[in-house]
Amino acid sequence: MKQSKLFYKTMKKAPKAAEIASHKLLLRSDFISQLASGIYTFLPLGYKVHQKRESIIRQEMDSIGGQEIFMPSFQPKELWQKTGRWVNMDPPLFKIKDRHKKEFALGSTHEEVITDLVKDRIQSYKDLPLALYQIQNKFRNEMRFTGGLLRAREFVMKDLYSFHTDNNDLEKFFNKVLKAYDKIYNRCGLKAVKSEASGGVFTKEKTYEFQVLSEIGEDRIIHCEKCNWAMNLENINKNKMPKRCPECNGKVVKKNSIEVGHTFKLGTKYSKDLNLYFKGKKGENRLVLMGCYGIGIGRLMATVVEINHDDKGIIWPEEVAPFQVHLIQIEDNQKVRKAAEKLYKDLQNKGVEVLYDDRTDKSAGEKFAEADLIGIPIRLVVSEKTLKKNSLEVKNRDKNKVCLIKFSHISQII
RNA sequence: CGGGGUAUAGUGUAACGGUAGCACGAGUCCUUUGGGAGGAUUUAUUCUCGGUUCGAAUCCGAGUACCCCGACCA
Repeated sequence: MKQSKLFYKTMKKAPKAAEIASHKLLLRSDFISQLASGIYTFLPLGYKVHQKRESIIRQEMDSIGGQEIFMPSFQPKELWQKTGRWVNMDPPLFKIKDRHKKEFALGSTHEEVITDLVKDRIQSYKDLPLALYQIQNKFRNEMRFTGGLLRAREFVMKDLYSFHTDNNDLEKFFNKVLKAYDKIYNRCGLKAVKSEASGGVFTKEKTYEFQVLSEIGEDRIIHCEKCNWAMNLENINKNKMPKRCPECNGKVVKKNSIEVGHTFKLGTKYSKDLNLYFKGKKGENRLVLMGCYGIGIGRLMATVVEINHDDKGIIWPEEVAPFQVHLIQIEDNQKVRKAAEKLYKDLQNKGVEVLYDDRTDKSAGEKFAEADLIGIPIRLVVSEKTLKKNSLEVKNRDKNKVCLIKFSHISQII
């Protein structure tokens, strides 16, 4: 992508409405744009990052046997009444009416819809286990929206649902999901801790949240620094606050954290309410056991920025950067332009994602400042200076060191 | 939903009740090109509606939007 053509406009100062670092930086670098409180557009840079994240999540979901589907956001009231959540989940359920005054929920989550969907298709134990997921917009009618992408009204979420014959099988798959989630967060450049939590309006069973430690987090957990055990503070009644880790007896500390994922063993709650049965080996009717597993992708993006930035801008982890390489051309003359263009094409031919700053009306300082703000992991500079040594300059966004390398050696670092 | 705050150009900000200004951005031209460079020039329905006043960005009232705290919250 040539930067002269890229649809974006950076800002030196963030709009005063933004308070936390991730919100400020994502606005300044023009990855996102706010339409209303809790509602955002993803611009080309932001959407590229979003798609990278989606792709990581798809890969990991597919690798544990998930099949992708796409369910509607409009969901009939009757379905929600069957599980009691038309009332229990308000807030954060959005409720709307069509012109015939028929009421709908705007999907906050999809247990109702998916249970209804699989009911006709899961008939015997031979149809199980089953895992379906989707990546889709969710709507939350919460009291308040804060922190930019951290808590939005409309946001994209990956939700996975699993169906099982028995608890054993559910447990087995549940653990697979936990491992897949670990991989997802690692690939996004985050250290997420698994934290025991309560299921809220979803289930009474113990659930696991994935929490990323951060000062600006709205959640409070106690965390063992030795073995990484953690538990959400809302789960603990005050008198029983543990002083030592129940797993390894290490010291525990209270921390703020951002919830970047949640996994639930739903058991038979929804299969019971919505009559999801299967025939066992002896022909008997049995309730399907379910699990559900969510990751908010917008929040994930904000969290990555929250954890990976400095005073100059974002520092994208490799796998979720909008581009792999930022190629910058300084000084507009034939020689420099030709060399940079050639390098740009060579890299593209090798399958490298390059943002090429080909602009001729911007000073070097402005280009560098913008590159730091956007935060692409590898920066390459071609200028008169480097060409004299038949070289180009390489710098990693997260390091201060710059080094010159010969054009012929470029493949060694990419 | 309770409490608090803010609203002036794309962004950030000034202006006692008396000419809407500055910086950055953006446009045009020139000069520049290794850390948001310099010069010239252009760039506004002061959130909306109503009130007070000779005169309102400024005071008053209502509304709206946004932000923060609380409650809420996969």
